[in-house]
Amino acid sequence: MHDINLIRKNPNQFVEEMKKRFVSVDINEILSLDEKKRSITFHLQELQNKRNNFSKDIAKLKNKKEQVEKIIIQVNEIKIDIKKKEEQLFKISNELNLILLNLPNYASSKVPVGKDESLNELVFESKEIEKKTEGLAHDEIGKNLRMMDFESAAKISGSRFVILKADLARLERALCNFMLDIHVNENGYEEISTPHLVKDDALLGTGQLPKFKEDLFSTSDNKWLIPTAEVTLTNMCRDKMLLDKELPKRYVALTNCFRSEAGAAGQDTKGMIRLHEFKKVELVSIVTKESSDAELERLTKCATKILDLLEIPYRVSMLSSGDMGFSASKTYDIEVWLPSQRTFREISSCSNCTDFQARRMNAKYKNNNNEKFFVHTLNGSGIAVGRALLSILENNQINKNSVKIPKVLMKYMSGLDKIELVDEK
RNA sequence: GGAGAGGUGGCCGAGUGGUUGAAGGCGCACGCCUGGAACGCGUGUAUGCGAGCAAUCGUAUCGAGGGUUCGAAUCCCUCUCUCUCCGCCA
Repeated sequence: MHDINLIRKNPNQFVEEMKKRFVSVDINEILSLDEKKRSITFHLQELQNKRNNFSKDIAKLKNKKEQVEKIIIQVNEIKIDIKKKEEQLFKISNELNLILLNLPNYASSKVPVGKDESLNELVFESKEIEKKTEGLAHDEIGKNLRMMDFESAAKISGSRFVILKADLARLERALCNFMLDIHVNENGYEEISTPHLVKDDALLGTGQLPKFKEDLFSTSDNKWLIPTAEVTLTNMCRDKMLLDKELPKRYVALTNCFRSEAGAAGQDTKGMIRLHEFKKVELVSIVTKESSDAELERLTKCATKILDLLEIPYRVSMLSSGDMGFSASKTYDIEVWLPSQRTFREISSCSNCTDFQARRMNAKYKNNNNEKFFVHTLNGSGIAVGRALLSILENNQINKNSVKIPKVLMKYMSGLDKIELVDEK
């Protein structure tokens, strides 16, 4: 949500900023709605002031036992006007809000301006681990191991679901525990267990609503399934006044995430890259406005540390202004190497949302001088569990029927060092 | 699901129709006191919006939305959340 005062002060700059996000705005409509809104507000307040003064007069006159009927007739006329103005104000405010709620955050000045991923900027690529250029796809490996069952999942739940079995199910659990342990013990995050169903307001706060409701699943009683724990974690500070010394707040949660993938028909239909439901470990930081730049670097390092420890090749790139998510001002994507596709695929996205979500959520902090500011919010996957699992399968394949378990996960797998096909029956 | 009780400022908590935006307390900030601190004393301390260069003024906000009234934190209705008891249940 943008500050209308800033837009009014410098409308041309606002248009330029939105252009960087490849969004066109009818600035004249915004300014005219704002103008109308303020004018109506002014007149409404004048009328309210009159009414209040009359009411006070009535109280005084009644104390003196004097007649009040004439004044009451006057006030009743004012009340009709007030009602009219209130209705106008309500309508105009809604119109303006709807426009503002649908405009994305400003891109940071450090972000390359570009329409899509072609202008993303590579900022880091890991070199220690060799990138294999051949190998089976993860779903082939999973099927060979007889531990990944898309057919049953499709029968039970439909397309874009998976069932993991035996050591693969266990590997998923190991990854979850490993990541949570690192973030809690080494990276200073507080572990949170959150609901998976949320109300409209929560999604409005983080920016998924009102614009992206087709990407979400909803329930029969007007709730939504979270597409990421960012929603619940960030909304924990909604409508709060925090003290600057309480910040930063750093939260980590493991949740299932639910996405309709409405715009992705036909993409990644094979395997477990793009599912309707997947597990993800999410990192969220609530910080002061001065520290959000540094926090994004920190948060991204917390995420890449997981890949370093798992010994999976990856790269980090800064997204261009057109490729970033709605609420983000600056985003680093982390991508892992997939030998079967001979390409990097996204496994984490770390974003600084500056005060964009905080304005929507009314999340503030104050300092010793009693000055109030909106908090800055950041989020990033630390990391997507399903995609981590499939990248282990592809990068650690020993032969068509066995996969090496990363050293750091062995203690979470009772010391097991590989997963292999066991011939039963 | 049934019965009852509640939701007031950063927090706790008074307040059932007219200078109540809201007593009191805690917390916090500043000052005095002190060698320094604690204690004590004093002062200040909600947010949004609008007008104004500003001091300031106006307006709205006591869970949310409607209603009654000249006037609502206070009365009525709906919704929502919390708590207690009962039922059900992982």
